Amino acid sequence: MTDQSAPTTAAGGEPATARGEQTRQLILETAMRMFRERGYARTTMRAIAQEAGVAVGNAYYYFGSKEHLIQEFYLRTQREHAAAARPVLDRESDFAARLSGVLHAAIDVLAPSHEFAASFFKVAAEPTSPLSPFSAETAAPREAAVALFAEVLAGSTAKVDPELRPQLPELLWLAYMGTVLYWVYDRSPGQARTRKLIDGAVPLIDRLVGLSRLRVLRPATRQVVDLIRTLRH
Amino acid sequence: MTDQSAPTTAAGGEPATARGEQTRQLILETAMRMFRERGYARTTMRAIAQEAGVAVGNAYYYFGSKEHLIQEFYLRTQREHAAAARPVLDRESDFAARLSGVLHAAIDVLAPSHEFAASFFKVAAEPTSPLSPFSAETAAPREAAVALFAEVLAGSTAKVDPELRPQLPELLWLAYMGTVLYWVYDRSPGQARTRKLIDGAVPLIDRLVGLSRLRVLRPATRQVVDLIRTLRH
DNA sequence: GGCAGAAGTTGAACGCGTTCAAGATGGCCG
DNA sequence: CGGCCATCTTGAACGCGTTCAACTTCTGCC
Repeated sequence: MTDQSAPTTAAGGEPATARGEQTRQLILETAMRMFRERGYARTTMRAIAQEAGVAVGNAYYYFGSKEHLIQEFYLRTQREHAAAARPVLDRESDFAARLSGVLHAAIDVLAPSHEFAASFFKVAAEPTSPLSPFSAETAAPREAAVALFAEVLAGSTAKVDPELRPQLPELLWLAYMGTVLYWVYDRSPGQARTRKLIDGAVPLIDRLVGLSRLRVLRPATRQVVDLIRTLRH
Repeated sequence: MTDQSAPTTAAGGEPATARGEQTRQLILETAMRMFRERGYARTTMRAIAQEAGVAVGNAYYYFGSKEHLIQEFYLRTQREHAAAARPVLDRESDFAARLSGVLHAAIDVLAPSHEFAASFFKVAAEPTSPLSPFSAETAAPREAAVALFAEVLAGSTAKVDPELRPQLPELLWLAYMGTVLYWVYDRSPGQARTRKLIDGAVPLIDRLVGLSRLRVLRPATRQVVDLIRTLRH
């Protein structure tokens, strides 16, 4: 009874006609605007539908759930982030400057959605949710983000332990996730604390990465690399 | 209109009579059992009330929301964890052994609730939620947990950089939070990966803590300490 | 043009967490 | 004993996310 390879029309899939695409976009824009204005929890599906001038069920034709509307936010943010990071990556060659630029760019992009992102985060945090940053469904944006950090490293003049180097992009992505986590919880005005976290953590990461080749630290470096390998299967 | 210092009777507060206490316990036991049996999402408040033989509203008299029932789970787990860690703390004096023992004890205690803990985690993750591990309402169990890691350090023979030492318990607690985070997402049978994470990370932490006094690492150590101080205000 | 079927659309209905006005209980004091 | 009041209990009702059978619109084909 379960549709295993069903050629289902939509609900997560893309619309097949121009009309569908238009409706989908309309609902999406309306939802995003309302999320930003009133927050996620206080924006009801009924309100979104009414504002967009469609029936409630129609929204569910294009988006499997209210949470799936957030998925779209996730994708957009990722694209915006990559774009915002571009100038820095084209200009700088110093590892710390590149990393700092990319992290600050992320917060720049996220800034207008801080309040809304909090509720969004709750949803993403559930491991069983398809929106989890570690889930299969979010693989595309996640890999794009990891690629961004691979570029941070590749375009830099940093000298890195050769064993650590291939693992570093994912570690940097993890640090990025940590930064976002901190940002979500950051209640300071303008999320100034997060800026301080970045400014403090980047030189530290920079130094540790540089030290990773040191004789005394090689065992520790190797330990880190082995641990990552073990956990990845 | 808002009750700012209201001497409200309950809904988060303690019952005032023996009868109340009894009802509260009954609801709590029923809820915990059902959460473990069916999971959080599929256990409805109506079902809890019916099983406990009370009205729905009665449950809300003692617990502000379905989420508040989880708060209780949080408290119990913390108590169990402290108890489970006791033997190790009384026996071992080696830092790595103590840390490993305390972390494994935590997973031991959490193990039976893995599925349920996932949904619980979703709730705890929301920054605005009173159940967030960083919120004021959870200060008591959090401080108890930090105290546990202070004891891990205090009772050990580890030599630590004197500047780092006072910050270390909270850092260890953070590592513990990270471990729990990993555990929540861990889908491997019996959460074996989390065990590997602990077994891999503990020697690493042990080594880094030991190295923190080294000449070459002092600047990095100081950087870490400064960063923590900055972020704490 | 007509028609089959895919694509898109509708809104009433379901079960959920939560609220609250109303009622029941029980201990304390005159 | 009688009445008062804090405490406790009730369950109908509300708004929410979500579902789905029925309906309409559009496209390709003869």
